[in-house]
Amino acid sequence: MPAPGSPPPDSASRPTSRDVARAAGVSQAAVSLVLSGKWRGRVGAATAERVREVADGLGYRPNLAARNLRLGRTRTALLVVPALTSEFFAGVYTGAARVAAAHGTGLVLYPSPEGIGPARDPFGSARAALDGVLASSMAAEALAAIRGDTLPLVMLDARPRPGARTATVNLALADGMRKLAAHLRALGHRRFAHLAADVDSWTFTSRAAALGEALAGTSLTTVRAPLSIAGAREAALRLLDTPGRPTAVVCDDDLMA
DNA sequence: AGTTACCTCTGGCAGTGGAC
DNA sequence: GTCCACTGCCAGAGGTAACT
Repeated sequence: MPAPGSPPPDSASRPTSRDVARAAGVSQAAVSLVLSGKWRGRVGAATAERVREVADGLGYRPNLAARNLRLGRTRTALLVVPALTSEFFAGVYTGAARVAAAHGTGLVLYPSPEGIGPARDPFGSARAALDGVLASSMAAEALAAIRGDTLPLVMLDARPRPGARTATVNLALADGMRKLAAHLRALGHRRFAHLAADVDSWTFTSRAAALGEALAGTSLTTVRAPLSIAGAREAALRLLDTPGRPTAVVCDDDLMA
C-alpha cells in the first residue's frame, strides 16, 4: 500500500485511473464513473468520496490522449480567419471562445497565412485533432485541406451553400446597407462613393451589390482599394480630388474607414 | 508481419441485500 | 422464492508504437 499522496511503485510517471483504483480498492471502471460524475446509482456515496480523495492524493489527472482515443472526439474546435489585422476577427474569436467554453470545448485560433486562399492543415491531421471547424469570412472550398468532407463546419460571413453539410451564419448585409443608405439620404447626401476592398470574397461582393441596390437612382462611384489604411487613404484622396466629388463615402471595412 | 501494451470509457451483466 | 434496487466488475473498442 503506497503512502497517502505518493504514487504507487509501479507507476513510472503520472498516475492512471488504474493506480487510483488500486489505491482506493475499487475497479478502474468505478474510478471512471466517479471522476466523470456519472456514479450516482452505480457507486456508493462513501466509495465515491474515497475515490475522489485517493485521486486528489495521487494527483491524478485524466490522460487526454487516451480519452480522445476512446471517445473519438477532442473537445477542440478550430477557428480559421484570413487575418488578425481586423478588430472584427478579434471579436469573432472572443465570442466564439466564450460560447465554446460554455459547452466544454476549447477553441484554437488559426489566422491562415494564405489569407482567404486555400488554407493548409496546421495540424497535419486536423480531422484527428479537432471536433469541428469554424471559419470567418472564408469560402468553404478554402478549408478543404483542413476539414476534408467529414469535420463539421460552421461558416460566418460566407456564401450560403444550400444542401451542403455546412451551417452558415451571416450578417444582415442588405438590411444594413438599406439602413445606411436611408440614414445618409436623410442627412441630405446625394453623391456617394463606395470604397470597396480589393479582395475577391463573397462578403465584399454581397456588400457592393446591396449598396448598389440601396443607393439606386443616386450618383454612386465605386473605387477599389487594398484592404489597408494606407491603400484606402490613397484611394480616398484620389476620389476626393475629382470634380463633383462625393459628399459621403461608404467603406467596406473599419480598417479602410 | 503479427502481436501486445498503452489508457480511458461505457454497455451489459453478476452479486448482494432488503422487502414482500 | 421472487422481485427490485443498488453496487461494482468485465470486456472490448480505439490508433499507434514497441516488441516478438
